[in-house]
Amino acid sequence: MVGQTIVQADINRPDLRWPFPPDMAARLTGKRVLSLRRRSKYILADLDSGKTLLIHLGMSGRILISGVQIGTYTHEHQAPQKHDHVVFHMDQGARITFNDPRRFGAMDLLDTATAENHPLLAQIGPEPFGNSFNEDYFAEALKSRKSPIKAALLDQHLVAGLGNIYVCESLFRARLSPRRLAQNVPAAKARALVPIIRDVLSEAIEAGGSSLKDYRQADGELGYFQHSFEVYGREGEPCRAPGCTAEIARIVQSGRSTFYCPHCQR
DNA sequence: ATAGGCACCTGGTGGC
DNA sequence: TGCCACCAGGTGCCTA
Repeated sequence: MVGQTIVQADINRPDLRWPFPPDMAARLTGKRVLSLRRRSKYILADLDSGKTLLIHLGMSGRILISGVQIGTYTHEHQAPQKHDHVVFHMDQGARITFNDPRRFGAMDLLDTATAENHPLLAQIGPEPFGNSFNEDYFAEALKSRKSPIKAALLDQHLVAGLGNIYVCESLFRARLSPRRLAQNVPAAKARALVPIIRDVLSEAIEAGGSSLKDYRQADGELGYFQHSFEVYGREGEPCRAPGCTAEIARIVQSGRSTFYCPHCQR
């Protein structure tokens, strides 16, 4: 998208999680994409109009790119699919299709200059790969938290970008029980979580993400990190920690499934 | 300020 | 085959 101009924007319904901003199609048409960036799980496309297009994929959202050649492979345009809610037609023939069955995703237009102050972005914590997410910060942040460590890691105010899968996997690697209150996590363990979280995310990115159901990378390839799951989705299966004979358990915490080894994770 | 529960929505799966 | 319950990658909002 970068450097290309949106020549047509098809908005096929009035909303996703929230109504689209007024006249979104008209405000996107003819605008060039200056840069693509990301904050937490929000995709941000800066336009030459001084506006920034914000996109969130929610649980089931995906963006498919067609009409482009990547390496030797040409991604052909596909027939429209159910739940293709927004389609951008780019000036060099590419098509960007936003498809989202559950419609928990979102799109909005922000002023680029103050995008970080937008209510959806302003309260988000440090990026996990940023310098401000470090051992001292994290140990201090957990100290005052009375929620289970599972909920604390999912809380985007504390650290950005961790979802249910990567929280479960991080806690397993740290050998920490998801039920333990954050403030009762020993400082050494809190500090150890920082590089563990970075490792889990790095490895997942390297593997192209986690393909549950039919998640795909932007080039259509499946992600492979799900084969590296140690606990997520493995209820009743044997713990993979060396020497451990326990089974992975599933519990529900704040309405979400938590997978963990009750023997290894204390 | 913080924590927990609910809501939003569609689709897939498994049991009867 | 149909019906129903339950589950799913996220996060804003309300209540206590």
